[in-house]
Amino acid sequence: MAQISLTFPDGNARSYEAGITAGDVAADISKSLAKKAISATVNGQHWDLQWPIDADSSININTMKDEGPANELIRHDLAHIMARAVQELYPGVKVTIGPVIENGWYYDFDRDEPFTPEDLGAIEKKMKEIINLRDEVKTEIWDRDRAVQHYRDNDEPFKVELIESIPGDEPLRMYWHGHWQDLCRGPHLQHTGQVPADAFKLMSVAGAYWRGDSDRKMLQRIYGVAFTGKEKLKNYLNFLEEAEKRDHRKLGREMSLFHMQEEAPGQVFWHPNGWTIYTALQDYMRRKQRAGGYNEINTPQVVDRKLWEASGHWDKYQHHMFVVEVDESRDGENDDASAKNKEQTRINALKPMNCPCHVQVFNQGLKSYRDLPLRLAEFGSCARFEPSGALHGIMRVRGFTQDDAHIFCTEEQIQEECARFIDFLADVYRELGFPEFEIRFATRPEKRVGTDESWDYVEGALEKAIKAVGRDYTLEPGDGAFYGPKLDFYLTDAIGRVWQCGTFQVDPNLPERLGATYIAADGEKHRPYMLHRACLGSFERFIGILIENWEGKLPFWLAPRQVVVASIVSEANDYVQQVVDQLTAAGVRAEADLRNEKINYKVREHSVGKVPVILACGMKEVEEETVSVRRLGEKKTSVESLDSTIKALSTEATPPDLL
RNA sequence: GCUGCUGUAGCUCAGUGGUAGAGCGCACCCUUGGUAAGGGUGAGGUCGGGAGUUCAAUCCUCCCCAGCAGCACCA
Repeated sequence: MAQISLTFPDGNARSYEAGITAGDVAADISKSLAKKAISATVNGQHWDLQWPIDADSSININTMKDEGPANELIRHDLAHIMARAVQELYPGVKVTIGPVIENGWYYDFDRDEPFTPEDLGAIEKKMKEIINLRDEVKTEIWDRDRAVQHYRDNDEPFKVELIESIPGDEPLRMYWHGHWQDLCRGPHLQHTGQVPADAFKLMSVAGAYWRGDSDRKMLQRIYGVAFTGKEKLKNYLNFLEEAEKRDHRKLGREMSLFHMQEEAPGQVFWHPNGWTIYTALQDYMRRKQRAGGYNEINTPQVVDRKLWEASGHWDKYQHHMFVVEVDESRDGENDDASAKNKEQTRINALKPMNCPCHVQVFNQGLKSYRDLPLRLAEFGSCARFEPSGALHGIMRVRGFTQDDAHIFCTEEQIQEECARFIDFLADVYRELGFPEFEIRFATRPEKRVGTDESWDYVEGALEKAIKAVGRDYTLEPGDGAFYGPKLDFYLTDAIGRVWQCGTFQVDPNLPERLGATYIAADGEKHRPYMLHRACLGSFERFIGILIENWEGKLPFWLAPRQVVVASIVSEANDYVQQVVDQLTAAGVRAEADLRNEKINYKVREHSVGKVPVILACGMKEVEEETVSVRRLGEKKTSVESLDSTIKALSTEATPPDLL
């Protein structure tokens, strides 16, 4: 006799001993027991109420209150409903796939004319109509031939290809939303009316390659977002607005941090304000690295192709390098381009990375095991010819500077160096305002060099290192570099977005290729390991993240403009200047605002400019040797003595590592 | 790189087949005002670049460049 245990939405559980056979469906149970049922979780799997259930199953009935399953179903059903709406509105459009993604779904269509924003409105309207029809959702299992024939008959070539790529004799499940049919694993809701009609929105249309392959046809992808209720949709749209407010490109312009122009795409023109952030951050990193046992170096920008060939980068990445051809016969004197001599043309590339140069530094002078671990750090300016479509503000650029370092060490030192680095990075992230970060551990990929024993050892060392510093990690099997495993570090910003910044990679390959050796205790030459590591990643990107995280309101020590001292009446101008001078002498970035404007105007302007502290001075302050202090975001002002204010601001201007 | 969209004053944007406008900002003048925009006057644009159609192009067509969204990429 079959046994079925059933858990209701209210948490009550009951055990059934019934004549359940494989073929009875959960829907029958759910209809009588919970009208609001949307799906079931059967033996841990998300289950359509129409699917048959085996005996001896444990079933949880889901309702709209179960966010996980509810979102999945709503989004997936909306994908089908949207595809149906599109095909009803625009006959002849071919369907492909439409998966659920974070916050919503998308569906890729093949249609010659592009979808316009007006089309999206029409589609959305049609979708609401379909929802209101409360059309039944049905499902059946078809065999492969029938399915292929069906899609051939209906001229849906993408579906045919999809089926042909499904391995073996896996049964093919078909779904109908009303008359409209799609191949789909499911599960789905029971009728279209179960989808909340007021909690979804079509967001955008964009190109996307069929099967994610840039050699294949470009399709049109329509994105939608959907939630279990109107409020949640609103929250999400608010989140998007919030993100837009923080856009570093917008704030960069408004705060005059930097600009970019078409003569130098993907490269940053830093303005005084932005460069102040940059240098403050770089000074900070320099001190941290010095304290962390790194030796700072600097290596050339323009390097002969031979080195890139030796490192292996030329072969793989030459199309992403800025190549510089120099006719050496000119010798700097003859500018006649026609004199260019092929024989004497030297091909160089702007360095896209620092590693090979660092090995050159290591290779100078015979190294002893006593020199190891040797930590070479460089604020390395790199140039990569990124595809035009990849560029994004200062987050993804063609010219950037890494906080790069390479640690040359023995196999036995890897674990210790790894642990040291994680501590180093945790310290830096915390001081920069990112206490939360996540470690992802990427292990050996299928295509790799090196023996299994060596991979075992190195992966083991990294794992032990993470545990030694008492941290968790998530495993990303197969995602390591071909030469070694790596750790990637992801920080979470103020609105919950996750950014990959730090990395730690173990590399036995490059020392091999570039002939790095040291003399070990046994008197023989040995190959060192090379550990690539970066903490911020690049200054450009990291500053972009800082700007967005703080919405431009950077911590005082990083703020490009820290204090504006504003006169209320012009008789106070001399005093204002004196205050500015004293603040400057105390290491605070202070400026005077002596303009013939009202204090209201000055306060507004500097608040909009995100200056953290405004000191206002009128005759009262002059007479009493005080300042009126106003902090960004606070309406209240307080009158403080000049001396104590200068002392306090001086402390506040001190970077966290120097406190 | 691919698909789509966009490019007009420093910024945000309006506009027209007959060579352009607003607000903010900027300059100057008046105003010395106590914590988020006081008033007036003025300057400022090869309408992204090139070619074509046209009597005439900022507007229409084509090519290029750059930006935006997504895809692909990210040593």
